[in-house]
Amino acid sequence: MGPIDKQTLLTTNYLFRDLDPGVVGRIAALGVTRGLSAGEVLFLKGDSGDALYGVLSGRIRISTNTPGGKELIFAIMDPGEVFGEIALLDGMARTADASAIGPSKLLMIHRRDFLDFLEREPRLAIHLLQLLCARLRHTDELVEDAAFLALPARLAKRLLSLAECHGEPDPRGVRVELRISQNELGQLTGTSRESINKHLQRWRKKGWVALGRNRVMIRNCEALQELVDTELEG
Amino acid sequence: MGPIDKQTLLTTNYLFRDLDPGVVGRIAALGVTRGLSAGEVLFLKGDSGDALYGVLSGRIRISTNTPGGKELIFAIMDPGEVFGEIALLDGMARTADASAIGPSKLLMIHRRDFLDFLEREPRLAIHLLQLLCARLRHTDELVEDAAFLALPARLAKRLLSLAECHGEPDPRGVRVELRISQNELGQLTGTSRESINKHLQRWRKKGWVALGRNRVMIRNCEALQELVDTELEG
DNA sequence: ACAGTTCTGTTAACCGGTTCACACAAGGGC
DNA sequence: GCCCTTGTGTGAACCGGTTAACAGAACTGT
Repeated sequence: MGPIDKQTLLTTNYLFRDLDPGVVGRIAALGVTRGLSAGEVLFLKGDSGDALYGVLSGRIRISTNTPGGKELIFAIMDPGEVFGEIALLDGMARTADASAIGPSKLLMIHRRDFLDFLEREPRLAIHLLQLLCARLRHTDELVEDAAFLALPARLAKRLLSLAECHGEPDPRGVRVELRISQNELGQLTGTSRESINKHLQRWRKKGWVALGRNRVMIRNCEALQELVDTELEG
Repeated sequence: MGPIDKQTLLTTNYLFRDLDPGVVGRIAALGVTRGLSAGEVLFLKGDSGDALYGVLSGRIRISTNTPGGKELIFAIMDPGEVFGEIALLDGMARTADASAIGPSKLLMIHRRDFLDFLEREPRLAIHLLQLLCARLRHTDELVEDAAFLALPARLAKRLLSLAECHGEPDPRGVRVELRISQNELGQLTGTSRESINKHLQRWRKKGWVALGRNRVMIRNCEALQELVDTELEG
């Protein structure tokens, strides 16, 4: 996913697609771009939500943590994706932290402007309903996975879904390469780095994955998928 | 939560409140009541969602299960609550099963009728956005809890939230009484009945709860709440 | 009243993830 | 180049939940 521009985001993203040309023009005019340096915090859980964001370049980590130091990653937002809609719509506190993984650029639409569009554009409301439904389906699935799947299956599933969104074809032509640390994989699956390492090592010995610093290369998607499937049945 | 009638549901529930009187009248006319006997299945995960439901009397269990026989309860819907909106709105498969816990009556609004209202009533769309936001906040919290809280805290939190929604004041004046089996508590927290029993017994010996068949009486909300709080900090 | 079922209570063995501890490798900044 | 930080690899001890098994209590249907 390379960087995209304002116009591409507005005409490509489901949320804004099919809106009246005039409205898209005004959003383009009102939407401010905002740059973030690597690691910079955009907002924190509990902040009041006064804007909606679209990713133009870089990657944004949506996460939350305990006072005790544990951290959980909800999602990683790529260029073309939109986030921050919950707090924006219901006017309550942000449900998670958002921070830049690398240097990033965002399109920022202020609350008031957005709600203006929302009142006048019934189609925007419909699109938002679809977006929220998709989010809800995804989060429901996370809850299910946490309850039904043991760590190996959960990790395999996560790797496969990361591969779909963030995977880059490996230069040596063997499957997909992910740029992610084992620590972050732990935060994505709600377990410790050490456990992640243990399972990745097993899979490495079977030839299913190859490992490097901040790298996981998936060499056998089918094996991982099967691991997920058998756990759900047995 | 005793039984309520159609009119009460339509004028009380956030989803329908503040709509044009004419619209409410038409919904009341189109909304069909449907009775369910104890244990009867309303829909299953994967079904196509052709209706929205409101609970008039009884209680509906929203749950899902694995082929392997494990079951997870997402929510228990009381009179006055509305469910089934995700599949209705995005036209895709239902995300969970719905079945009656006891004999129940539902208000059923068919997809086509509902989408008609939705197009003509911008306020209904706004209300739906609010509903979906609330659902999303709740599910996000479930994911967090699964990752951050050990079983005792998760169980305590669940008991307290059940007490808020479904609790009946105990006849002997001591706190709240819940009608729920330890098996169901296991399905609500994603653990086994045996583990649930172990912790409930500990709490019983401390005087925090009293137990009976299909009964949990909470005698010390504060202690349970503190258990949740300390786990999040330490 | 009796039989069958559901739910509770309780144990021991097992297993998997956590925690703690440490060695080592790979980059990054100066 | 050299330190310093960040990430990987690995083992031992611990802990908590699961599984399996069983006894008895409480409700249901007939």
